[in-house]
Amino acid sequence: MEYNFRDIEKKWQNWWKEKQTYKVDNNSPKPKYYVLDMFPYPSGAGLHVGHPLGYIASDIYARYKRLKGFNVLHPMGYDAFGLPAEQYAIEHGIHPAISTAQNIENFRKQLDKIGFCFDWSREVNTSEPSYYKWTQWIFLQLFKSFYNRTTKKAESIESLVEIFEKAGNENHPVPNSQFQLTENGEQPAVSGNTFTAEQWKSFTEKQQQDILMEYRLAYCGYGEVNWCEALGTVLANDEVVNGVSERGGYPVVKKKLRQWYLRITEYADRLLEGLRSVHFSEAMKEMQTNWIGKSYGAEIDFRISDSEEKLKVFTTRPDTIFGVDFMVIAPEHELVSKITTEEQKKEVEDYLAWVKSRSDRERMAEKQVSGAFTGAYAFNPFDQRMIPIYVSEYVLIGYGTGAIMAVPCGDERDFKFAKHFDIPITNILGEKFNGEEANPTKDAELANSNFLTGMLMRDAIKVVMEDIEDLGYGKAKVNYKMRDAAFSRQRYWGEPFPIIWKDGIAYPLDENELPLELPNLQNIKPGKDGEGPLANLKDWIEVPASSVIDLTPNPSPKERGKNPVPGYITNTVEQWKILSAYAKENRRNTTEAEDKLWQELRNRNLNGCKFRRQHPIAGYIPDFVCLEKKLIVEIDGEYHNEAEQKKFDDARTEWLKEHQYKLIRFTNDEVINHLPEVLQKISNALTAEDSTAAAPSPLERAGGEVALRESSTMPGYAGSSWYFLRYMDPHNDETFCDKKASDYWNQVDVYVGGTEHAVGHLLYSRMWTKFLFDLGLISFDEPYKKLLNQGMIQGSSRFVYRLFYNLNDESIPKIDKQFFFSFNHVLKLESNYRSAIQFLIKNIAEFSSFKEEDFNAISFPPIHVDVNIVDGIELDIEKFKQWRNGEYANAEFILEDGKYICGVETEKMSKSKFNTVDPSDLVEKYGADTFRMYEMFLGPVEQSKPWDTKGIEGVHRFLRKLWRLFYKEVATAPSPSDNLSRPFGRAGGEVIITNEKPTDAELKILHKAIKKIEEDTERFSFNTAVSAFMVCVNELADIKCNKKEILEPLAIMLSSYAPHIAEELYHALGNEASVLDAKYPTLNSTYLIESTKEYPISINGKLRTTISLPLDINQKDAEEIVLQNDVVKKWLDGKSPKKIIFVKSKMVNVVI
RNA sequence: GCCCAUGUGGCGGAAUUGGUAGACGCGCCAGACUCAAAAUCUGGUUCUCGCAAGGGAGUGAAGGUUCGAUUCCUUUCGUGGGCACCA
Repeated sequence: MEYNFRDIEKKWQNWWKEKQTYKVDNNSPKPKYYVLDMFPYPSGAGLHVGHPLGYIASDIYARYKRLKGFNVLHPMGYDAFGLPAEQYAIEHGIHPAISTAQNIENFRKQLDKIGFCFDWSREVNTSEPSYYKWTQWIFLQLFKSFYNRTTKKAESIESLVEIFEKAGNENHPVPNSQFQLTENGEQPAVSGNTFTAEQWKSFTEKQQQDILMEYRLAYCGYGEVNWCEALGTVLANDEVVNGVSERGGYPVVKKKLRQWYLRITEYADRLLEGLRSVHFSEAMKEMQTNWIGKSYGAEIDFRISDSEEKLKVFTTRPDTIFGVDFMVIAPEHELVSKITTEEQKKEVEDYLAWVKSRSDRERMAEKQVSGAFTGAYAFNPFDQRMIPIYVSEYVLIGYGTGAIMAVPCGDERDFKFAKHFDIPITNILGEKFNGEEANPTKDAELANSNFLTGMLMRDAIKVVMEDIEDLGYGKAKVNYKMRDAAFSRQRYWGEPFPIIWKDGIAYPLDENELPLELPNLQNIKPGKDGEGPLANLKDWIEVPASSVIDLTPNPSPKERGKNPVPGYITNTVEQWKILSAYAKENRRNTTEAEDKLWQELRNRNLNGCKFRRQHPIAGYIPDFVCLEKKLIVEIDGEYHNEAEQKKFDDARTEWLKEHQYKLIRFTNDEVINHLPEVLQKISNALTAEDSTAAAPSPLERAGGEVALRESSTMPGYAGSSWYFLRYMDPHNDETFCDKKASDYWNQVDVYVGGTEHAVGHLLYSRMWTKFLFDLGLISFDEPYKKLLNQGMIQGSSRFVYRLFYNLNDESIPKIDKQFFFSFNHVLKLESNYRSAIQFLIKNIAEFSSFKEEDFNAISFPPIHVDVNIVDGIELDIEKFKQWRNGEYANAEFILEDGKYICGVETEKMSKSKFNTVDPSDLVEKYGADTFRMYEMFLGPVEQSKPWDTKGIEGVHRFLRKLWRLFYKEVATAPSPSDNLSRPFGRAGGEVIITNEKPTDAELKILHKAIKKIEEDTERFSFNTAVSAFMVCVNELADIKCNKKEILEPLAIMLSSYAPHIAEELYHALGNEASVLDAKYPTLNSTYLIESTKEYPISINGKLRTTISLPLDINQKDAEEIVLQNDVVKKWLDGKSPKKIIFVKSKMVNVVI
């Protein structure tokens, strides 16, 4: 029987689906294992062969762990919010929701063909309200929290308010030292940003809120963005080229805009520490460490000439203080305008204008020194030396204080700057400085350094640091290069912020109003003044001011302890947790009446309205609530009769009325005995609510006082910062992830994805995890135990070369044909203009009438050609003529050896370069199993490599060879190059497996494979594991082994790599159950024990011969045998060896 | 400019801890089967000198450590990727 992969793969994929083989349960006696892929952004271009690389790797590992007896979670989903969908919408008028859904469908189809073991019942999609409800919820928790530096964890803003009320902010300074609380935007309200409890209480609400904003972990501030006036929008660095927009070439300037941020800097230390406990590659840890960039140094204040201002600099090398020859401040530094002298004004302004036109990228890659002298001087605090102050773009406003003290003899860039501006250089390094280049050493003895002279720099750091603090010149400081993460985008296709602005104060939405759904916006265009597109939606963006919830309810301390408090929103996580737990408890202990009514209300059964049962709202838990219609249904149980309960109920009714909630009550008896009437009443109430739509709008009701929703949306990384938790409990409507579920699945054991997320997604999700851990919502503070970075698969582009020429006499018509020259012709002709022309005249009939002098230009520009119509490097000429709707139908080819050879180049895989390969095509042609194994066989997963389809035949051959160990060969085996659908017969198929006892030799082959494949799989060396499979099958085929005892373990091992064929073969061996649930074969190393080894014998480290020696031989006996060897004797030539190195079970080296 | 990775046959790659460089696969060459092709099978395949036996060279380059280096160290060149010029 032939290996008919198409039928086999279809058959088992359906079988697995029917049996729900991949469904994973949160309850299992088995140990858990969590294998996670970085979920894809569903782009319109679909999958190319680079995408599945990591998925195949993780799939193999997940299946392997399952065979090893683990309960394996291996989910998949979509990171569906993002810019491309929005741009596509702008260009094609197709709503992002629609194009995203289409792309997802397409991705899913492609993924399904490869046979992954994803549990699709756990699929998440970040753009679905049921998902981003919890993204918004976590954002609100960040908003409602601050980082307590004393306890080193996030705590509620309320507890911060308590602290302020008791002791001001003495022990909790404002995290951002630049912040100044101002009175009416002018004078500082408090000096030094510290305030007492009394002062705190005296502040207005606005002032209090401004201060709290400076502490919140999600906060609003101002940040510079690339602003393009013509497009009316903010651009990413990528979209700015040479100071103008990539699209349209419009000018781009820096503009300050209100932005949301995550205070990730507060977590800097813990993010660093956490790296010690995780298994990331050293390179990855280094990248993250460098990004966080912790450094110890001093912040030093310099007096400035003719100014009250002080120039604050940060330096890690205070020991070089006497080598400071000039100061440099960033162009954006606020002091620039204040200290620049009249004479220097023009020069500085010109320089600033020039800098403003330059993109961040340009500033980064610039090697040229540039800058301007401000005319001002600073004074060295120790010896009062005058130091000129320059402004230059090489100093960045965002790092440190945005100003540096320049020490040219010790710093490369400072040195170049000094040379460029002819600033005299003070040598504080003595002989260690040669005047030619800077020397950044810490090991020189200081010279020319006043009281430090003669001291080792390393030691001087501490001494100066102490002096600086003692003398009040500055203070020791830990600085981080990392900055807070910008968390808002002025775009449409993202999560809306659950924030309402009123009087300049940001109010969080009531958590019960989540999700705040993204409104449907057909025409996506930027809002005015740099706002996002949502700002155009007046109906949505404007809300009645009265709907804003009270931020600082200031309940008395007595009240604060009690929960739930009527009329009071669940402002803290603790409260929410209590309520949630309580609600769950209620759901468990329902009354008969409640159950009966619930059966009628659930599932949008009544009027299509969604009811929730025991859903916490407004600090208590109603029996049923329909949030959209603001209708509450209560069934009175006996306990409601108590007086106190009555009082409580009244208070809550009051709150609900205020918030336009409607409440209907029924008795148990009504529900149980008169259900139809009850339902009718509820239905009436629901529709009555509808009729109020014609009544005054909420805005009008509010008397026209308006508050505004936040118009920005969250960035792409919001949804991806916590998705690994959602997979654990994807359908939970009560919480983002039940603690029980996260306790069971715990950390991701293996996380597979590309390095491009090294400092973005990975840092953010680590921070969110730490935050959720602080709140006690999960029990681990690092999300990923082990990270496996897959390399990028590059495209291998193919080129054809089309003749281009110009004639001196333009009136002569050109030949109306396109000539394509094979690669080696181009190589030869391109470099030699004359021989190229001669070639044309001599070899191409159409040019035979031309003369050499007629030409004035000739070239062979390369054109990307679809790699799929090139066989290796040979162009399929017929397919080429049909390509692109026959654009090259009349092409003429100048061949070499009868072939058209294409040019080759390795570049990024991209549709526009026609170098993408669709995995579905390969699956169709060779089968999923071949494709999976080939992707793995290509090389180490971690390594980037160009794609080349050529070798796939070899893997396919391997699977067929394996097949022939099970089935009798037939002559009519289909070939992969038959990519047609001719009917596959099953005639002549015959299983040839025997139950004979295997020989030791056969067992050795098997156990060698078990050892190697298990070790390789365990260390993610999939390419060598595939090769071990090949070796094993080659050896078994050589000795014609068809024994079940050998082949069955082999099939089980293979099932993680090539699941379809393995399942088929496993069943052919007589098994009924799925191979997925088989037990991984156990290594029995007694089959591998050898008694002798072929020792390599080297003379002076150079291999000369090998000798077979017993493995347990000692050095003395070995030496004797070796010296008797003819080859060794020959090299010794009668002399005795100087030394003999004997490494047991490795080698022997004779030194002469 | 800075950071990270990487460099081995015609090609993808292997060599896990300093111990036989080139496993496995592609490609290529020769042969078997075939009218022929495909498929399959067998043998060969780092370069170089040599009829052979057997030498020599060889992991980007140059040095170093070592009995022994693809592996460790220094310098250097090329390629790929990232970036917020990180004081």
